[in-house]
Amino acid sequence: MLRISKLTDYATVILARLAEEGEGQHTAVELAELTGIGLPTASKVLKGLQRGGLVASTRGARGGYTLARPAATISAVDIIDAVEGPLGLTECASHPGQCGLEPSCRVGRSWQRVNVAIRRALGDVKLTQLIGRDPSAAPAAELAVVLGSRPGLRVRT
Amino acid sequence: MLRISKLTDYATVILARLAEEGEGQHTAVELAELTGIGLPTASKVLKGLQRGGLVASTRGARGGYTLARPAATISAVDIIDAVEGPLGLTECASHPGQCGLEPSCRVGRSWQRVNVAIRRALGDVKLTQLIGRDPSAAPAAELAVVLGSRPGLRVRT
DNA sequence: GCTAATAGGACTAAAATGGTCCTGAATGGC
DNA sequence: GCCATTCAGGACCATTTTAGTCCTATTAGC
Repeated sequence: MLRISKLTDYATVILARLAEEGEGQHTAVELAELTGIGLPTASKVLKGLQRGGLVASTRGARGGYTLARPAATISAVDIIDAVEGPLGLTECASHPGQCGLEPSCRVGRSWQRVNVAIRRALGDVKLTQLIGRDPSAAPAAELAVVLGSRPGLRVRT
Repeated sequence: MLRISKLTDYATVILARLAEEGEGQHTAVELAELTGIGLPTASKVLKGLQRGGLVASTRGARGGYTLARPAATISAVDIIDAVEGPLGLTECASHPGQCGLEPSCRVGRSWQRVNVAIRRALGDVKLTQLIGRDPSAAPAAELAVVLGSRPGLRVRT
């Protein structure tokens, strides 16, 4: 269910690496080697991230990529949107009017609300948490808050 | 991002309809007409729901489908799992060991936690809420609780 | 036994995805 | 000024997934 694409997963891995390596330019070749992702693929992902504004690039000799902003301000939604485009849970969420069922459909609105809620939740998951470096919260604990365990429930680990 | 399949969407529409029509047998033909979904497709979806245990079926003359349990106990995750199978957000979440990056990958675990959290959240969204019939809470309000708006935030409608 | 209905699965067409490659443009060093 | 390096953009293809259709078997009622 609800799978993110492999490309998005790669993007996360690459961003995590960039975050860990810190400032300075990192070339596609370097990142591909560090992460084990094939160079053409890594390159493609990086281009997408650049267009999405998550990494900054400089061309030419001694060029490369850097995080465009602090890791703490990059969220899971940002990554997904950058690589996959801002799609919705259902077709009618992103392209209203395409689905012939809409007039009589009662559940579309609800899915859209779920969609918004999930986006919000994923927006609260930052890159720092994904790499386990968040000073303020362990990922599990944070998610429990963000994604709404009711009091008494625990996130399974 | 994070799109559910069309089939899953259809499943929700059909289940919603079954919930609204109430007890008694409803044939695939009837449901297809009520929802506007093509008969072969509706039929396929219903078979999936039957295997997934969400609807009960009786064959033969005067047979048909009914909800297998009360609408309030059927959640969004149940529907997704029944139609799409219990996949995870990432490949390594559902099939550990397949991805060559795993040894050096730091983000897999985190995605899996996100995955669990989303599943939990979707598990709290019931069919009754999807069709706007929940006596205890309006969908938006409920989702705000379930999916974790922090105090002061509002779910956009 | 006939008819109405689901069960299961094969099959096809279309779309999305993943991955590769090529060409062009910018930058820095010599 | 030239060349090596590195990103930008997009074309392209193979594979997989998805959506949708159809056929045959099975079950239940009359």
